[in-house]
Amino acid sequence: MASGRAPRAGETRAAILAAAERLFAERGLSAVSNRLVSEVAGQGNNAAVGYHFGTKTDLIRAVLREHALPMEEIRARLLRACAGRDRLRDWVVCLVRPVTDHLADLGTPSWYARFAAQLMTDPVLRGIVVDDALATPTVRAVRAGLDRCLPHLSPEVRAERHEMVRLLVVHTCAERERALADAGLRDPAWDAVAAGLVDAIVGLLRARATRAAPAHVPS
Amino acid sequence: MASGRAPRAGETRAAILAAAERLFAERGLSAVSNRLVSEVAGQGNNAAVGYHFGTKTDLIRAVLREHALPMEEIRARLLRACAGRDRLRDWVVCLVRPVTDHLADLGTPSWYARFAAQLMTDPVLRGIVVDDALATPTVRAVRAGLDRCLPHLSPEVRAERHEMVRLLVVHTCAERERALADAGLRDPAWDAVAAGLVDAIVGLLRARATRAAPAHVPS
DNA sequence: CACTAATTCAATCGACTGACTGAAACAAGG
DNA sequence: CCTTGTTTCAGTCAGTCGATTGAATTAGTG
Repeated sequence: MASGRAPRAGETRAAILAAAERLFAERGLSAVSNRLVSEVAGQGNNAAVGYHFGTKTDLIRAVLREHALPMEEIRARLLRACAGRDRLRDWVVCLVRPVTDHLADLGTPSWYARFAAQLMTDPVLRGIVVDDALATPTVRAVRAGLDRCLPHLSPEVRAERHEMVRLLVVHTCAERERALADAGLRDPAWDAVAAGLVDAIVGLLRARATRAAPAHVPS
Repeated sequence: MASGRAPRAGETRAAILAAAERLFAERGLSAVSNRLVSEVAGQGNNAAVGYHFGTKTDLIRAVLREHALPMEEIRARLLRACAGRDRLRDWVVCLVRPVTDHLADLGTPSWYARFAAQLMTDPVLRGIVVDDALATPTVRAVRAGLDRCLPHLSPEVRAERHEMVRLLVVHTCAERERALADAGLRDPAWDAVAAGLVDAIVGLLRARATRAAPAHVPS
């Protein structure tokens, strides 16, 4: 059962995942064929992706999962660090740093942020990410801690802002990653990105909600 | 020269644009073929898109342009309304309302927001939108007015926040539009979306920038 | 009515897609 | 050495893609 040879398969799997992630980020999810992924991964065979992962959706899911665990660990660590506290900024850090620190760990260049942004924007593939990555226990815990710091907001506004924060983190990192790749920079400076994001998000969440019905602009 | 028949071509063009916008929003930009667009537009011919618009990129550009002018007009009107003023909120309204009001004008259901979000996220197609829609004179004026209200921010942080705001407006509207379409709601309540966005963005922009180098979290 | 130009249509091109197949190469255990 | 199961490979399949072509249709103009 566990014979044959494990290491070779593992290397091939990893090569395919790396090639897929890069191609997806650079050319777009649906502009990349399984053939191309296999080829770039060094597998002369066009069926390598199919053998190791199955369908294209399965491959995308695998790339996503590859990053889910490291980010989850960072989030859990940060969560322990600010347990019992009630400083809004600490909770925001628990939302931002798992992404930025993980991107920093990946080295330069990275492709995951652009990959994730496309995934979340695609009308059909987005279902993958909401089932898998979103709504993990730790994410739920962070959101709960965040809510405790925002008693002045109604549940509707809170949900609205949570979504804004999610969009902000993912797409800001993706834009930054792309800008870095275009400029060919070696120093990603993800810490600075995280700092800017945390500042902005704290301001966004603290903002007072004027739910006054806005009148149409007179023409 | 101007003979043949204009009205028929105009109707067909409009039908193709409408079908394309809807299909792009619902299924993803690259998951929709020109054939399908022609078919859904009522043109039994698979070459209708090619004849009226050229390549697929040209079609996408045409859909984008279709909405650029109305939004530009709304933005110009709002710009006149807050000329000479220096209230941050007024300038933020100039960024948000062109989108939300235009979406409200489109009626329910609308597809433009989802279309635009995908367009801006795609690694190759995003070049279209930056050339066309972004950086129009009115957008530039709004950004300048906005900057005048944010003297406490460094140029780098200002640029960072501008980009965040852009991402926030587009993707929040797209998410809302999709949620509405999924729920089949009749009342889009774009005014409420605009109010929520303006509140959040004002808070985001007012946030103080702590550019302190964040230490790595101890493991 | 005949002419002209714009528009629609049907058919086709080479290229590529995802998915599948059976055989070859491979590395272990017996 | 030989068997066993895993992995890689080359080849193929029907289907779809963007794009092009030339003929049929349409509607104004002279």
